[in-house]
Amino acid sequence: MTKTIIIKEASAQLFADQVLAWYQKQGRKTLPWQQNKTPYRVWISEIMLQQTQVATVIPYYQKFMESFPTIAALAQADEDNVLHHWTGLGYYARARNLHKTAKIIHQEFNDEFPQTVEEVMMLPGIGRSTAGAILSLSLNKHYPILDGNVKRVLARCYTVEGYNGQAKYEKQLWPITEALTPAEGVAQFNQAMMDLGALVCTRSKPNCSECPLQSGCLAKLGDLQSEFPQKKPKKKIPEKHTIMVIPKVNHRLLMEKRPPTGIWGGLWCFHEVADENDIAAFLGKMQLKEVSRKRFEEFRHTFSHFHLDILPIVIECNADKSAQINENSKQQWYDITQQSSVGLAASTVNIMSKIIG
DNA sequence: TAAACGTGGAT
DNA sequence: TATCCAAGTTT
Repeated sequence: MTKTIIIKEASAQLFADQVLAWYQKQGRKTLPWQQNKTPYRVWISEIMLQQTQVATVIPYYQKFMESFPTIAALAQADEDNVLHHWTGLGYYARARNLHKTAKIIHQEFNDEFPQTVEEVMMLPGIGRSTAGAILSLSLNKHYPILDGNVKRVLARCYTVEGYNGQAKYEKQLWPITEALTPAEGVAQFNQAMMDLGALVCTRSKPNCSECPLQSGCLAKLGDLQSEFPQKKPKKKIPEKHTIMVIPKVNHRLLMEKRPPTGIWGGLWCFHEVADENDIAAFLGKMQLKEVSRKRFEEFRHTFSHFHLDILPIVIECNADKSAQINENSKQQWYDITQQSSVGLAASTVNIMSKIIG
């Protein structure tokens, strides 16, 4: 049953005061993207942090900022190099959109990050919550956020029904975060709400005794913490199979750049066939002469929405013939002894380590 | 509106 | 080992 929550100004002020006081004492203030805060630095962190845990992001963030310290540097980088910095992080559309957005800001905004939520939301890869986070955290602009942490805190405080990803769930939560976000101290308030969700109001076993909102939290008052947010109905994900063909000459592997959309978009991967009998035709097209082949053990790579059972087959090829292969923008030899500067999926890195053994 | 889009940590 | 799901956005 969807209900509309009405929040009076006085209770919103109390809520904000409690959260801000807690932030003084317990909030996070030393994360890499909290130092020298600029819209650019916060933007990169917010994109990396989408559906990704803080501990995972930190090393990626450090290296990314070292390589691309400014919007202009990112705008002028090669897409392959941007994706290289995303290797293993997942959701690669984030990196492609990051690059597109840097180019837009470089060309249309003279390297200056736009400062209204409407303009920022028009940029690829930035939705309402990320736009609000960038502008509030870096410039103290008065915009609310609604990320997974904030959703969980609010869903419990106001026993909001629904689950993550459900439209009606967010539709109820946006007005709540709007009403609660104070005009004064927005940056600290928004950071505090994320910290509360991450450190106190955790999805399992929330530490309510440490929570500044415990006296007014409807879930706590009704001992319903485990009932909110509600569980997403589970469905089982399909299983798919693929064979990855890996022509090899000495220390070089033949790879293909994947199309810009779909799984692993823009990354370099091995050629896929559905049937082992299709390998010969592929080698013929590539003008490669097979010397021997080695089948590796099939392994499972699991995505959020399907399992992929991968059978890697390495084809040792004749060195003389392979030297004649035309490399192009879609197919390149990859030297496993050299440091790469292209994007690779985690499973591709995994296969390479098997081959190098 | 719900599915696509990755990966690894937590339980 | 299996399942859930995390600083979401796009289609």
